[in-house]
Amino acid sequence: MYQYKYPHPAMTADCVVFGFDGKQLHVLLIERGLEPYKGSWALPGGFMKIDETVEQCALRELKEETGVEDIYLEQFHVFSAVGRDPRERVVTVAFLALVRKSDFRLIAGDDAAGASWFELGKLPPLAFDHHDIIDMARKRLPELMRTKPIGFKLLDEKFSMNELQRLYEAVNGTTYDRRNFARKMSSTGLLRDEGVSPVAAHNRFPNLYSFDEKAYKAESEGHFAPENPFNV
Amino acid sequence: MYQYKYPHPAMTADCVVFGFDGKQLHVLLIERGLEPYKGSWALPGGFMKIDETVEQCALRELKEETGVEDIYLEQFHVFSAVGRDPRERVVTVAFLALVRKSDFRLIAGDDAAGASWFELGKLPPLAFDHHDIIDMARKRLPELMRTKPIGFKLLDEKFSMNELQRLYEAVNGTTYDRRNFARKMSSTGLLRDEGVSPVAAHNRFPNLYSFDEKAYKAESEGHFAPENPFNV
DNA sequence: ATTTTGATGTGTCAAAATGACGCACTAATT
DNA sequence: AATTAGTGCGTCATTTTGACACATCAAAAT
Repeated sequence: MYQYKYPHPAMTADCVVFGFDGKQLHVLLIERGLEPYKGSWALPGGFMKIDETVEQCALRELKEETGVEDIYLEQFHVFSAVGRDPRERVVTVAFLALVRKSDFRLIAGDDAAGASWFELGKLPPLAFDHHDIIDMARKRLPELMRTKPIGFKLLDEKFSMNELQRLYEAVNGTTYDRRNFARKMSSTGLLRDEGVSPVAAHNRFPNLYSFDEKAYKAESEGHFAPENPFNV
Repeated sequence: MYQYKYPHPAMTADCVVFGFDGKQLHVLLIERGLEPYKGSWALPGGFMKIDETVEQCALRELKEETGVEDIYLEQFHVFSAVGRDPRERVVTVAFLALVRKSDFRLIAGDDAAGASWFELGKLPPLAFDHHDIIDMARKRLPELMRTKPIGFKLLDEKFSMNELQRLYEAVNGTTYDRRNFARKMSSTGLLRDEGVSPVAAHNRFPNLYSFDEKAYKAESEGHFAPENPFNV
């Protein structure tokens, strides 16, 4: 038993892990193996240990429950509504990640009866306020992808211009003109040309690209990019 | 005494409140009246009550310690390093706010021996990891001001184009061409023309503007603005 | 008293970025 | 046999951006 002079909340980390299949955004969920909400789907996550940071907690829980590891996680919001967990006062730090679905085969861990991908828009009923958490993560995505070149984390190492466009269209909920899209993407100077694909798409062998991390690092050292509408 | 089966962290909220004096960005700090770090300067903030959200906590503590209230607060990061508080394990949710300095006269509250503004870059030694917190808030500012029209919260209701430009220059750490700046700001359609100022600046009576909240709301209902470099 | 500094108003022009769009080809699907 | 989807290639008008000059005069500095 641990005693405190004042009541303390429990602290958890929850992860919204996004994947992409060329058409739709997906979210990684686990089936809860324990009460409360046993049998319901939920975000991977769990209680913070007293000697770890929330970041360490998020990575640990994600690995334990789904097998997914070595990924880029980013805090995006704290959910602290008073009644959000029926057991006790629980404050959660929500994280957001983008991964290549093909990089992982999912396992079911400790507290999770199973882990699997769900299409956004076809989510099952979720435990706690996890629907709200996913909603907010989804809203942050466009902004995040405008700011940092993290969209590439959702695609294979090498990708066609069409695949990249599909991703941006899915995230931003629009369509782009194919030629203008390619022109603008190329003009960033961050796409390394990987030559022609060995596998045909429809009729041609499309050119492939990869994200040029070095070029990005070199460039972002230098300057801040201006932007609209208050970028001046 | 409150007992738990597992150790729980204490939870706090800390506020980085920015002000602007026409030249420099300022931060609102309090002088701690209690141990630890008694006598040191620190961010306004404090322990979350068990029946309030972190947002409510941030607003309450800010009001108690400085008298500042009714302002826009936004979560920006959770700081959870294990040793960041000498008393016990404390996880803090950091908030960021922009206010008109002239709107408030500071009071010294409960746990605070005093509250006052400090120029960024001339900060005193701070308690805990509050320097890191301010650093991160400062880094978020440009991005935040590009995304939302919150810069206006730092200026008086009516402001000259020059004042607005100074603000953007201070936040982004650059200079802009006066005419191009005005052209672009005006083109947003979010500045209401408030006519000529009754007080002279140097030689002329500059035109004044105010932020047109209605125009902004009406516009942002409609569409997402595209941006660089991954805005496509 | 004189000089310097800073804020203001007013427009132009070349370069760059953007958005819209047409045509031809063919593998895979229907 | 017809349709669909992905690919390659490029143009053109419009919009946006960035750079820049001159005149004025109050306030501040010397």
